[in-house]
Amino acid sequence: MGHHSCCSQQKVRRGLWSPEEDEKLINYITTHGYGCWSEVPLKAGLQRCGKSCRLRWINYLRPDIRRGRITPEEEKLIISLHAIVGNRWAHIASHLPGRTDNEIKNYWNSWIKKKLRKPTTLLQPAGTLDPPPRALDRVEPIITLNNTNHANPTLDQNLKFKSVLDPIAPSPWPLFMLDDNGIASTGINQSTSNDTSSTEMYYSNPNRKHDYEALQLPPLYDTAKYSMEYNDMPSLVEDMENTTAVAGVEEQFCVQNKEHLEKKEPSDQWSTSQQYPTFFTWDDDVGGEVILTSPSDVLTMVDASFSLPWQQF
DNA sequence: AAGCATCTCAACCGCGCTCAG
DNA sequence: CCTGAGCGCGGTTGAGATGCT
Repeated sequence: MGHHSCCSQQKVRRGLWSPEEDEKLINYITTHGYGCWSEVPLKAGLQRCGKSCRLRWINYLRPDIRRGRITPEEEKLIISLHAIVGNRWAHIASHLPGRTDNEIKNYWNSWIKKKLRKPTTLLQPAGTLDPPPRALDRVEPIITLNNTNHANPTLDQNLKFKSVLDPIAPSPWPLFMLDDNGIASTGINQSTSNDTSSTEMYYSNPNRKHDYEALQLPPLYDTAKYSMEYNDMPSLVEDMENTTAVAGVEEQFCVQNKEHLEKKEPSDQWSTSQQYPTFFTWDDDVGGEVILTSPSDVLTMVDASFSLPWQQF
């Protein structure tokens, strides 16, 4: 028992919930609903704070909770979604009916620990049986693309960007550009402070900044750029549809964006899909050009990274 | 069997957002 | 505008379970 910072209740129980408490909470919620969590403890006769009641209900007592182990299909979806949105557990959970953000977070934290103990886990193009060796603890090669020739991007070893390889994403997982608006609005976007070119750098997943920092790897990758006009959209759509489909998410995204693209809608129409993977982004610096990083470009960069000398970053 | 290490998972903490006053 | 309450979220904790030697 003790005071609790978040509520006015004088006596507040903490720790594990007893069956009696569970019963009280279930009885109250099933008959009254939960309009205001701060009122629930008092009305349900519980010496808990409202937040504790909410957590217990959402994570354990609510009737549509899905019990049991995470299935391989669910795991696949979690991994895919995490590669896209990072540690946004609630968002990931919203794609897995009956699973809670807490459960997925716990699952991931166990999962990633295992993965990080196996440093040879690699990014691997779909269908590749023998991925090139790639340890997490070695220095990444520095690669980038010369973006002066958009139609035919070439590797430029003099520039300072590092590999696009994602140190955490499981294979086969291509790296994605994220919608410019979404990243910028969260303030996580990083552009190079001393970079005079129009190239911007992104976290392949901005929400996983901490993961990259923990691994002491740069969270950046370059954009392979070439511009497309609106009348090139059908080929862009085709390109997107030919990409590696991952757990249905990408397919969903493609369908969603195909409509926008076919209508030739401007970028603000696309920002609704900012949490989904995209191979293109909207670059204000070049006057609203569509910038495309195609899957083949990404793979080219990945391949090239292994043929380059290792350099200290 | 015992003791230690590691893992799992429910629960807590605190930050940040929203909204009403 | 400012402020504070309420809520949702992600990070973290720690007790109990499980695995290992």
